[in-house]
Amino acid sequence: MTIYEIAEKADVSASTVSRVINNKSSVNKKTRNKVQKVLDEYNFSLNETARSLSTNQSKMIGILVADIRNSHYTDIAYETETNLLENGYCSIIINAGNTAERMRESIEILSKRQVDGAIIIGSIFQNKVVEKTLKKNFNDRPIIFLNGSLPNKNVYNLVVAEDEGVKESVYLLKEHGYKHILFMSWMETASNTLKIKGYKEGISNLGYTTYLLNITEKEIKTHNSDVLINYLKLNPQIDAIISSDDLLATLTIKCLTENNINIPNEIGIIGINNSEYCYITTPSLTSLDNKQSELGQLGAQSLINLLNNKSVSKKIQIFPEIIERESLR
Amino acid sequence: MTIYEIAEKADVSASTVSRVINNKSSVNKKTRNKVQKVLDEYNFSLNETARSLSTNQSKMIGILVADIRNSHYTDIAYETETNLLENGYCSIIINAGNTAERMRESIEILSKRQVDGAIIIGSIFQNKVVEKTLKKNFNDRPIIFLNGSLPNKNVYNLVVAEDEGVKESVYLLKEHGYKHILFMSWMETASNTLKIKGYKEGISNLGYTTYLLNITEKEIKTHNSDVLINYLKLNPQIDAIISSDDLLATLTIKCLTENNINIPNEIGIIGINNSEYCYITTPSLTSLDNKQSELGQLGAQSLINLLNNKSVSKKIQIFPEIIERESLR
DNA sequence: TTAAATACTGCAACCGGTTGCAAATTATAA
DNA sequence: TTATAATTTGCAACCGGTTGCAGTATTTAA
Repeated sequence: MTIYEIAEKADVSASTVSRVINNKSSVNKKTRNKVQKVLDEYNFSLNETARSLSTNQSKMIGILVADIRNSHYTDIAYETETNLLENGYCSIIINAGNTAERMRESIEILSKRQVDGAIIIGSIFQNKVVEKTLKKNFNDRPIIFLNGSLPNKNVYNLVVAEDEGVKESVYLLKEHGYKHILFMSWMETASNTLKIKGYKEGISNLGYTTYLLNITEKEIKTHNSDVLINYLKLNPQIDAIISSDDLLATLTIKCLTENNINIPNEIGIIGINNSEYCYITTPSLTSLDNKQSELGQLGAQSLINLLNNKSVSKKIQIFPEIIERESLR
Repeated sequence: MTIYEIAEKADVSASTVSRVINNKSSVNKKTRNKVQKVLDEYNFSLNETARSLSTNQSKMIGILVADIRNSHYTDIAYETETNLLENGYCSIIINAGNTAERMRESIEILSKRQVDGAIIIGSIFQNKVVEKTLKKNFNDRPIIFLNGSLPNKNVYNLVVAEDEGVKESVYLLKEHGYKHILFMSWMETASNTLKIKGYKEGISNLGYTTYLLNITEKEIKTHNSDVLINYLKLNPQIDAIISSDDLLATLTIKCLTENNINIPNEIGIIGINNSEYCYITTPSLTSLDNKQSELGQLGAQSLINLLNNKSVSKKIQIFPEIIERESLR
């Protein structure tokens, strides 16, 4: 069923049908009713592809996610998707994988699909290939980069100041009487680098000693706890751990508990992300809330503003908040 | 940049350019090279919207997800999306929310976007509104329903026999010497009903007694453990628990541990989903692997077969597998 | 009652591709 | 060398909408 068929049944031109559908310009009330009746009768559903081609606006937004199986990203994607939908934009969520090749491909797909704009989620996209591909394929459409930053002229960077959050965590540990704070991580992402930066600044400001431990992805996947225990044996003065994410913190708690190290008395723990993991551990986990929902929402809102030619700052920063639970004494 | 501009630069007609791009019919080698050179030079990117309109094939698939924040669904969505992409189909993932209204709206969006087919994930979509809306908007395009079933003529139902899995779990508990098995759940979904069915059958086949406990969503969100402890006080003979999902099992372990009930000696526990939660508990969690990746993969493959006019069975069933860990004695 | 202004409506071009058909070119066979 | 077949290529219509412009109908003002 096309507007032409509707037009025929309603005995008007296709233009008029189009005007009725879009509530555009002046259509006589009688005509409008007549057309609307036919529209309703046939349960007309407009072909958005044709409209896109004609208006040169797809009303689709591409969302590039590093890994949709990772709730850290999907929490953000959920917020953006919901917000965009409320504003009449439909989302194409693409799982861009980890390889540069796959990222390039994903961006090209979005470009060919004529999306009106894009939201990129995850610091993993902060690289030359993405930068170049965007320049080639997306030079005129707005892009929001969540939790990362790219210098392209049409990319708007929206980041959570994770470094500040970690710094605050260090200060909080001091307030709770901890003195030897280990920062433990397992992913070498830009986000992690930022966290380490905040950690180092905080430690340095307090005149404390830095302790950094990096677990390999393999070790965490096999839940190998020797690395941590050995490290603690070598550095028995350590009395607090900041883990780069809640999953790692959860595994750390499991490891310490099994080795009869008391949390929070012997060692205090802070996770990052304030995820569901925080509730299921004993003791429950103090964690840095990264404000992911806010980030997603703000991202969607910024993109909509750009699409409506409102001005948006090229760089926006929001700040995490520490949610205290039982893992600190 | 359009094929017309390319055509002009290459001094051929747009038809020829189109033929080169699509590797279609006979194009002279010389001409092909000439066109390809211009294509490359200008880094031509084809407008898929125009192609969709013209070919009446969008090469897009709609994926309807009940909640993209829930890893149970995104694991499946990830598999389907990856598989579809490998076959040249791009996915529109829509988070369809919980309300019937939102589901209707989502289906209509997909229909208007002219997707070639759809994949529906989650038993929550197993309702009259969805059934009707699909009939109205999707009557001619194939739909794969994962973990649910709808009688529409173009809907292909692919389900995991969760009832069989739970039944097997009951049998396994018996083998491990457990006799009084509680089934605990907190969501009233069709999937849960199926699990309970399997539980009851298993229990009945063994001549055991059924113990069912339903926690409200509010209770689980607030991590209220009184309900379980009280239930166990009233039924002290209970020596095993099957939880409707791993999160609930994890919370159960936390609750029992805090109340000094030994797992697996006093009470054995089986979770469902074989998720990441299984590793982080002490003891680690025996869980029913729902074969979500297989489901997602099979779903994508079936849809592709349908789109290529190959025959696909209207109903396919796959079976879970129990992964044993430390939570059984 | 008539001229000018305003409200409606339709024509036709356009968005950027694809494709059947026919024309033009080249290759093959007689 | 010519008739015929096969290969290449372009024309023009089509996919299903939108929209500027012009023409017609209806008001409003004079």
